[in-house]
Amino acid sequence: MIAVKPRYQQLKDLIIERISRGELLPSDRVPSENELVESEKVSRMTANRALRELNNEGYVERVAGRGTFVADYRSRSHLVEVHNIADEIERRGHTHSSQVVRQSRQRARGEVAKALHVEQGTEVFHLLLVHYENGTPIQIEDRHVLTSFAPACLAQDFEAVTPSAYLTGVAPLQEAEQVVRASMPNAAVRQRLQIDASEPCLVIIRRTWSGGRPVTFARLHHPGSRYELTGHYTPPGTSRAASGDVVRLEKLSQ
Amino acid sequence: MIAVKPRYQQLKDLIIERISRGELLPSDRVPSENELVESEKVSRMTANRALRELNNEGYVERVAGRGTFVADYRSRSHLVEVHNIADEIERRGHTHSSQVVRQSRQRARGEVAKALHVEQGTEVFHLLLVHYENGTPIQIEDRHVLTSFAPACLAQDFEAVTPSAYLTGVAPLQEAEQVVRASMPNAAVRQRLQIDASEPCLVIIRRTWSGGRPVTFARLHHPGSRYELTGHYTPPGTSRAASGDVVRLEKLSQ
DNA sequence: TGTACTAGCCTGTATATACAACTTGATGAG
DNA sequence: CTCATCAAGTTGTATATACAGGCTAGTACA
Repeated sequence: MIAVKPRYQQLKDLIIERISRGELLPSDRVPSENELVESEKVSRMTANRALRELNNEGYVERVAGRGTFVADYRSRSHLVEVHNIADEIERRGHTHSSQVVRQSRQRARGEVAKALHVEQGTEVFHLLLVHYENGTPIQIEDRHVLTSFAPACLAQDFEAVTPSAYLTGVAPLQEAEQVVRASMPNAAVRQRLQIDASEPCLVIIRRTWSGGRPVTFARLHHPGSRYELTGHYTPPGTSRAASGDVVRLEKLSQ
Repeated sequence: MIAVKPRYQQLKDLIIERISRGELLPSDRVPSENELVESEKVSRMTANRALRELNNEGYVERVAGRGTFVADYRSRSHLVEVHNIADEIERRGHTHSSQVVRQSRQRARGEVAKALHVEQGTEVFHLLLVHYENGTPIQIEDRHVLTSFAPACLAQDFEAVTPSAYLTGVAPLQEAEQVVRASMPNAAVRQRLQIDASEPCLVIIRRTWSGGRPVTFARLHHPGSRYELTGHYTPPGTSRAASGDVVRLEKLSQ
């Protein structure tokens, strides 16, 4: 890997760098092609390629006649598949509410320390909240956040703004890893989700990276009867737009 | 949408068209940039852009010095997230086996007819098989396939080649929709998966499109204690390769 | 004051050209 | 026969140039 990177890639890296260090914020104007030609001593075509690819990858938005602008974290969020439960619920036309059960500092132990790449005993934030859809519990969010990533975490009102929305606002989340499981909940979880002992949970365990290191680790418990994960995959490059074609699946008999 | 498409997009469409009608098969050679310059009367740079973008989108693979080749469906499969359970198991270094429970024609009713966009009572193939990892049941595959899509479906030995592998070989699967649920299985499922009455299942319901219409509809049941879905999301353009960094998550106490 | 227009910037596309690096097959020397 | 070399084709990158079309601000005109 001694090989020198191509010029257009250097330009892309330069701009991604500025975005992730917060120097360029969403909707900020990115240097235009001609400005890059001047400042970086490249031809307009290579500046064009750099910006065009950043556009395809969701980092920036381009408007002919106006310029190139840093994309909203929100519009990029599908890349990292960070679902904000409040958005999901509102998209269904329902009302979201949440209740903070715990919001404290805590020493990271075992699995949490390992997941966040910190020493055992390091202080991290611990959030525990329950999300409701039309008043019915739909998710328990058990989240640990790196103290250095979001120092203002304790002062935040997470019943007004979900942790997910708050964290994507602090800095762009660049990478995510998730595991989905079906398992039987313990009594505490059952009580908070108001489900009986025969109902399983859909559990999502998610780690999210920012600036090259894991910054948050979340366990999300959902009642199996009231929540499902859906996904629709279209290969890029096909302007299919068959979304209207999607059939709403019924409850399964099985 | 009266606007004429740009030239490079026309080239891309042309090649995608040839691939999806089976005229160009995986590992076949795609016309080189210079050949496109001749046959399509474009400059090399626009031919280059078309092929480069098809490469980024996973349709073709390019090798400097050799040429451009149609990508394997397999290497494109991550796009549609069509997981082949046999591949998954072998990647873990375990041995996969499967047992065909049913392989028949059937009249599509209710949910199946609706999911496949066919009239009630239309004949479709029905496959029911159990997949084993090192001899332990790990998945029940309950799949319906459009008769017209894979006419040779009944003659196939699905204990040798999984339905998923067979179907991606028949034609490229271009779009997929999936729903993931946690639910308690009925007695028949429990017996086939060799689990007791207290264990939930991770259920995946998946529809896959080819040539613009749904061609197969599958219900996949997994024992909650022996199967989990994992995903890792990296925004494109970042050559991060932090995969080695991934921590193996332990069993959850909760 | 208000409106129409235009200059200037921006992106989007297309072409011609050039050179580097890689692969393959043919050619020729030993 | 074997090995080295080379030529031709391929992708990858970079530049200079050109024109079309969108957007905006400022200017000129009524």
